[in-house]
Amino acid sequence: MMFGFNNISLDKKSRFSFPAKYRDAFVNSNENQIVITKDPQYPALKVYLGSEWDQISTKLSSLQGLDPIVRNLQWTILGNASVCDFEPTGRMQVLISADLKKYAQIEEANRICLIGMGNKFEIWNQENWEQRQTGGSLATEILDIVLPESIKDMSF
Amino acid sequence: MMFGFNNISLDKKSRFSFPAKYRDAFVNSNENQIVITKDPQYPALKVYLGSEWDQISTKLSSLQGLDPIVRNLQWTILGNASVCDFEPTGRMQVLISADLKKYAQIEEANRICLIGMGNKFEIWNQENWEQRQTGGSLATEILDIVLPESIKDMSF
DNA sequence: ATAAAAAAGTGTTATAAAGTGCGTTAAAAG
DNA sequence: CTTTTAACGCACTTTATAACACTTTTTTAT
Repeated sequence: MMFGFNNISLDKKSRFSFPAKYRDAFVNSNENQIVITKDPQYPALKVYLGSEWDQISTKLSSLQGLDPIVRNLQWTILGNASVCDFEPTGRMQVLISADLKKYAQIEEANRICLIGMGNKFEIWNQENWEQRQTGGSLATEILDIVLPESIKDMSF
Repeated sequence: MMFGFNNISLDKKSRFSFPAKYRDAFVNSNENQIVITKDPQYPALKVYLGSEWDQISTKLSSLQGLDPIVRNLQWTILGNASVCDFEPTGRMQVLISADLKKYAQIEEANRICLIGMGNKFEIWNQENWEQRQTGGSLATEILDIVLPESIKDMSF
């Protein structure tokens, strides 16, 4: 499990390295792939371990795509996934594509926030993250849609 | 179980040691990790034993993140957790990250209040703690929201 | 279609900052 | 007075990052 907040830098080629504190977790779970994709609700990115991604993507792609909510989640999550080879014993470096950078509004900045959420990470532009965290108690936009049963038990 | 009030110091690198009176409790429960994270309601920190944290984090990270209230709690609690290796037979030292210090408003001071709450601790800036104990009000956000069923039975 | 040029991606090294470990001093408790 | 505990200081280790060189891919012009 990987937790915690990290303010880290992107190099000129838009790469970042995972903080060393997560190395054991990666090595123990034998990961050799990392998947970055869009967050379906916010201008942020989701980072999954390869094994976790296999489960999520298998489940999500098997759902009935005629449901527009499901279809949208499939587009966003599956359709933007970037699979990166990953060496847990090495430098643990990962490249963020131009598209994903744009989506998370980290185009010009060279700093990102990497948030460990247990079985996944989120990547945020620093200003967006701070605004969201300090922007009043739990004043967030409400999901004004009713989730289909099929995804109620999934956590992305 | 760990109880009581302690006023203790941070060293130059922002580390503190647990008072010796808690040693037996740590040794007996065989803890080798301590987790510090944000309190979701007040400018204070929560300190969990590793075993306690495993339960809380597993439950919380499995909840449906498309619910914005759940997502916010995940951000606050999971996304700010700092997992520290911990030797109950040694110096029992733990580092507080710059981010957490800032959140609890203990940036410049080198003294903190460590409050034993049974199965967890709280860490407060001294002024905030005193103000709160003497009935003063802190300008913090209140959880004036309706909690989803999924987290009603959780205690953080 | 091919070659040249530009851009994008990969890998290595050096250095400053952050984190860790441990001995010593000062203070408190028995 | 003796023993235990907390605080401080210092040296060492690890980590993050920027700079640089090299390779591969894509674009452009002929």
